[in-house]
Amino acid sequence: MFDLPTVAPLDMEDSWVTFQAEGDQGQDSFSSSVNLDDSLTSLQWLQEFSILNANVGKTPSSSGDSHGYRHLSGAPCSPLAADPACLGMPHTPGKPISSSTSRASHLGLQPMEEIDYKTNPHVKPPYSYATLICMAMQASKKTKITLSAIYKWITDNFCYFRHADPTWQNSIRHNLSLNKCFIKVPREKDEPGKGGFWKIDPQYADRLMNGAMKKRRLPPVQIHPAFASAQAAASSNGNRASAWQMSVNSESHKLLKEFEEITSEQSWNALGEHGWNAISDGKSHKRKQPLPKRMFKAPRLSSSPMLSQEEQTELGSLKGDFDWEVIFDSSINGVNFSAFEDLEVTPPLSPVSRSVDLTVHGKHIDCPQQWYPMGQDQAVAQNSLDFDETFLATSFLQHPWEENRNDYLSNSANIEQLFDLNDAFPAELNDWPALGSYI
DNA sequence: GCGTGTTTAGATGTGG
DNA sequence: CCACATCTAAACACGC
Repeated sequence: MFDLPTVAPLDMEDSWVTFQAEGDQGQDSFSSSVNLDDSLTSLQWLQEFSILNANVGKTPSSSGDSHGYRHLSGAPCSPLAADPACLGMPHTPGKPISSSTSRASHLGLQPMEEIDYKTNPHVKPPYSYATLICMAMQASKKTKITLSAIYKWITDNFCYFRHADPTWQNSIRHNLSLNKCFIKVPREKDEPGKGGFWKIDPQYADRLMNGAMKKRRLPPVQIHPAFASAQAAASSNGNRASAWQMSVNSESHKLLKEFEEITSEQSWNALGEHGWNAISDGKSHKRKQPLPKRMFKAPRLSSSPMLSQEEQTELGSLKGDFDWEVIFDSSINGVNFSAFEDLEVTPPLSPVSRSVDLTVHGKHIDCPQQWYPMGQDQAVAQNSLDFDETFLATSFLQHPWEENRNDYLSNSANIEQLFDLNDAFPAELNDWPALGSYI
């Protein structure tokens, strides 16, 4: 579904996040199984999911990733510190980065290379703004988030935006205002600071989880023009692979893109106007990724003087980055998954793991039966859990976040690594469309 | 002045 | 070609 940004928190060098597919030996818990093409819909990725928190070697990107396992990003604490552009240094060819393989072969890109969006200022993340906003919201671990915090998270986790023309912020605001899935929460009168807060409308969050899409847009990659020429030169010199770290884990990409698709502005709007079918019918559209007209106009710093102390605190929590674990937590804690009954469940394309080896923080979690689609006759209305407080809502935004956990992995797994399922999937799943404009 | 928020208009890429 | 999704740009208002 998605391209996963390297949003690893600060001290994760010792942590490894891996996925394990247990093969198809497990119980046939999935009544009708799942279409791999509907990763999120089916949540098959959940089944594939296993987080191993082990103190494995600190060597970033050790070649040990040959199994598709990947260490967490070795990103420095300060994104800026890791920012080659900020340092006036060229992007280090061959620099170890976090993800793994790819569908980049379509572009003649070398597999096993990848884009570290957190440190790579050259490539625009293939996520819609809505997706970025959602990610920021999720990472905030709060039910609401300020605009500046959204900016902050994005710039912290996507190097591209630190150097891009700040007009992207306009787009963010535009998206917040226009996208129905985002709700403005006015600031209390006694609350200092500018502007209000934003949150995801649980109604849409519900539907997000209820109906995933059948198709997903392809993830074009946009390259900063300022780097394009250099890249082109590198490519022509046969140095393409090293100069352009361009590998995207196929499955993780699918997952993230799927998420992106559901959170897409138009999809949400369609939902609001036409109900869930709008998404179910979902047409797939590829998002254009026009090249920015300007570049380096106004690099943004991570800290905004506009932020109140509270906001700074909030931003501090954003360091936790994208946290998918809460989704699993919520699931485990009894979130009614019958919502997924609405999903169109189709046979899997491959017999990959039916049993789930879900290990988080070193503890193994048996995927509860209710994770799987329930009986077909379960009325949606019967999902008495007030689907305004749905799976996504609760886990994604309103989950009682564990604030004081020390281990970063629990709080902020690098989603790029979280979804590194590459080797767990058949080859054709890695056969992703072209990443988009590659110069 | 600046950040925030809303709104409008247009461009662009893709699928049907 | 058209509809759609997404992005970009800009104008404007508001409040601190």
